[in-house]
Amino acid sequence: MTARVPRGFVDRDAETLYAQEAMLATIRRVYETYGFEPVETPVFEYTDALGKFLPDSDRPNEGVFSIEDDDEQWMSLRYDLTAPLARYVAENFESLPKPYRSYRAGYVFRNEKPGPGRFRQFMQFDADIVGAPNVSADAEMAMMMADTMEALGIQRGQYVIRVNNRKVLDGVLEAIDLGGEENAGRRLTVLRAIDKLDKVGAEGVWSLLGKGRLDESGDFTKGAELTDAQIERISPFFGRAGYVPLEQSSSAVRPLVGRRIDDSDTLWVEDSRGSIEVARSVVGSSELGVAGVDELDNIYRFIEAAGYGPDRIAINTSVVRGLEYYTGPVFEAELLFDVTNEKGEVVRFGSVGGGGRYDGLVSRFMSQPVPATGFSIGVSRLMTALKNLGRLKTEKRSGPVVVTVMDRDRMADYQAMATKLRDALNADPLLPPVPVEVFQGNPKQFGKQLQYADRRDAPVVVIQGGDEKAAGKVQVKDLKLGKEMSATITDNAEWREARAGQETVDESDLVDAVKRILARQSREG
RNA sequence: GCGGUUGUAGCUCAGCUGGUCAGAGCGUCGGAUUGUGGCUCCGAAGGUCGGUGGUUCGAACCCACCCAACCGUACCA
Repeated sequence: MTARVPRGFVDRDAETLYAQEAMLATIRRVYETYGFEPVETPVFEYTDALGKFLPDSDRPNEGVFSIEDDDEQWMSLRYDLTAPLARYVAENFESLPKPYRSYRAGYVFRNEKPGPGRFRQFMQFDADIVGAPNVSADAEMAMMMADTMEALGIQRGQYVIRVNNRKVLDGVLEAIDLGGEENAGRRLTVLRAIDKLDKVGAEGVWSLLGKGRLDESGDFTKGAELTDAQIERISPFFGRAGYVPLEQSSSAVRPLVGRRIDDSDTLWVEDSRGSIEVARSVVGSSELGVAGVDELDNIYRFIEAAGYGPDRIAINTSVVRGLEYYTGPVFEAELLFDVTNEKGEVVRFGSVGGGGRYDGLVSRFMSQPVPATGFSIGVSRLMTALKNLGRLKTEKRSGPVVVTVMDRDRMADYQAMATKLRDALNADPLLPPVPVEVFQGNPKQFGKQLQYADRRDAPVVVIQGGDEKAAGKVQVKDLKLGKEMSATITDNAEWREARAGQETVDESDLVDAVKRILARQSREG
């Protein structure tokens, strides 16, 4: 039997967890400055609460992990944090303040094929406002998302929050005779095609909207079968309509970073105003579309007034989002930098979070309409990106002070020393912990104990054998200093003789001696 | 689901036209060193060559099927 982690799942080591903890704290801090409070819901929900958003309710295991309870009810692991929040709000509607601002972080699960940077268990960090019908709430979400990116160390220009509106898309689709329930499937195909813009380019999207597309591997993807005229009508959504060449940018005062969006060498920047104008002309007389454009216009005014320019938040009509339940504004956080990973491959991270307005989700459980908007950050994915960007705050943790064991029958003494050190070194609960431990392996070979301490990156070891005990002394050994000294010693006998970094002190001076060494090391960094 | 690539020791990999081809480095463990880390040196353990059939005097190598992983693509609420 081989030990192996299930496909699509990962083990996370100490370093990763420390880094994740730091990230979560940073995000939490931003959310709380906006007035959001935490809430936690379980990882399981009744499958019907995740409900009609399953692709096929006859196959409850498709896409989600599901089990049948002994009362024959199906339960599923949540696949996002939005549907569970909707259930929670509906269940506690009377007692919650409205609008209800809440945030929560947690693992979500998807039963699908894993890929590079894609797992079947991953963490999301969501924030939502329930009971706020106006798009000013959506604008606030976008601004908070931008703030979060920067709090995490992603500089302006390295990310953008793109905002669109489902009503605009739906309005245009209505205008080209794709409205109504009977065309829901085709509308979804169209949305997904546009969603692939960054992957397949404008040409590819055109193919996907028409007959279909043959990719490099020879696989054929069936298209939406739109006529050329229909495609022509919606083409502004996946062209360069949302962009303006860098040199023509009106916001020259801002440090905008231009990007290539097609085969030419032209660098383009986000153009919110242009996007809105194009959207207005494309939706024509569609009532829904016009309403959507007006909403985008309002959002634009809010973010501009608050000082969030197109280098942070941009209106861009190519943002779609795959989720079906969005009813209004949708947003997406995209990282704009390429990075080279451990394998030397250039990786484009793209989207690290997204969200939007889902006015129908809570009201599924209620007799009254409940507007809601929110967004989600893909923590695991973002962490990988930050790591490659070199922005991951890896908190340096001290290794343990190791009390070594010379005489097996004096374990009690060693434990007492460790306790004394532990208490003395950790008196201030606000400082990071200084671990102290007694060596718990086989103490027979003393060399192994030091080797262990070395591998744990121990700053100091404490040594007290029979000789020291008789004299009322104890040895403290600075491993870091010893390591530096080892560089100039090549002979092992000499190295052992040198007792590098070691000093003998009175038993009563033990705590102070260890403190001195730790202080010296932290000074020298 | 579709297409491609790859499966040899814990890890990374070498292994020629099918004929000493069961190998290296790293890691692990032991020793040189029973009270001192690093360096160095010596030694050991560890593999049904992904699996099952087949071709052959002979298969890690050729063929078929299966399995798995990886890459791309599709799906991704």
